[in-house]
Amino acid sequence: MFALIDCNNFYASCERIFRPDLQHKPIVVLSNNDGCIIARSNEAKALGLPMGAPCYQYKDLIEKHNVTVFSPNFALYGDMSQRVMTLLSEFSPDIEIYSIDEAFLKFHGFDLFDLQSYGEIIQKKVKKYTGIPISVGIAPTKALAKIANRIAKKFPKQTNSCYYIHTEEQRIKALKWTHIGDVWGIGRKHSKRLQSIGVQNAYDFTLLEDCWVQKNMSIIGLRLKHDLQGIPTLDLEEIQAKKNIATTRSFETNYTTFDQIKERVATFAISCSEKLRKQQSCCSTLLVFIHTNGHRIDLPQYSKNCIIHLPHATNSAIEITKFAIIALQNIYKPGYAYKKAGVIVMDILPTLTKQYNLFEESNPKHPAIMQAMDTINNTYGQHTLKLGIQDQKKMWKMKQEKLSPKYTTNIHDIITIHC
DNA sequence: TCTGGGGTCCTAGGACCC
DNA sequence: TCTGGGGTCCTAGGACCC
Repeated sequence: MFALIDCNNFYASCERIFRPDLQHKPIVVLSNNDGCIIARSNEAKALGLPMGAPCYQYKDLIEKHNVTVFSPNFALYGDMSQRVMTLLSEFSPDIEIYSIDEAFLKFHGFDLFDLQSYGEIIQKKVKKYTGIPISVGIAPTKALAKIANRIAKKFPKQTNSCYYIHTEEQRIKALKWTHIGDVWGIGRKHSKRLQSIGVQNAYDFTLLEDCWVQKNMSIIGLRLKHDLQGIPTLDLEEIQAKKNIATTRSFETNYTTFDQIKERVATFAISCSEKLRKQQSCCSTLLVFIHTNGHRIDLPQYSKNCIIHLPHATNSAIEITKFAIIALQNIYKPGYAYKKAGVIVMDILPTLTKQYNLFEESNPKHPAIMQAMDTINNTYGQHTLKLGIQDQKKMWKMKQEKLSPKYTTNIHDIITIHC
């Protein structure tokens, strides 16, 4: 049996833990630069605030219903996620952390357990220890556990936030209840296509011919079909080193000068190098892109990227930044109002198996410098030690008007209780 | 005025090798 | 009239996830 544990309205729930005055009140969390709505409490969903909608378009609705708005606080969400995952890992030795707010557990050898009550215990413990409400779905396969989880989330009272699919009748009923577009792995395109041939729900999908599914939805679709039929096809997956790493941001305002963008690109490159070192990898290729604001059709548009193959694999902030700036020089054109830039590092390989170049050697001092930088920044906080090319005066900032304190990761932000 | 930021996998077709 | 047989690698595009 597999369980899928999913935190309810995760970012919104994280914010509310430290604001008990907001219980049962509508709250939303925005994306970077306070752009779009990316998380909503149930009350906010009920008001009709859509996922992904630009916040300014719903200003009136937000004010009218006194919706509390938060800028994203990823330090808080990341830390809360770790706490939840640590608790979950106590319930099974086999865990796959699927995303910041979801994890699969595998129950192998749990034959004597009453998994319904076990799931309810998980739910209660996570709620009690972290304050985060979760839903638990348990079923013989991962795809079915996803569906069970939806049911638990939809009917928290009837299910005690835990739904367990263990009979054939339950499986079929659950599949018939699940609209085809809500199935894990079926996106917009496939959903539309399937509906056009009369597939309305997940059960209809499992009745299709294998060869049709494989031909039209590739092997991925076929695996999903089998998993939904109750044949375990998808197993827990190991945490793997990332194959691509990106740092990209929109700017708060339009940037026009090369130097403004150069500082941003350098900072993004350094961020990529930090992520590489964290997973003990090097990259051999990098991509830099810049573009203007695609929503402003009244302004001249420009969008370009540049890919550079590095002379040798590296994770040195100094080297990656150097090449990122060269890439930017290749694509920057004056006269445009730039809104976004990004750095993506690719062709990633483990530092230990790095292949050296016979003629072009990397600077032997860099690994030690990077290690020193990482140690200092991990101890005294991000951006304590920067490269000279980065913004020293903190001129650059993201729009974050509604940022909550870093309650759990910064000692100065620790919660105060008035007795 | 304002519109996010990450990731993964699969397939077909072209270019190339012997 | 007829024109072999077996591979690999790379890329772009399409689909999906949170």
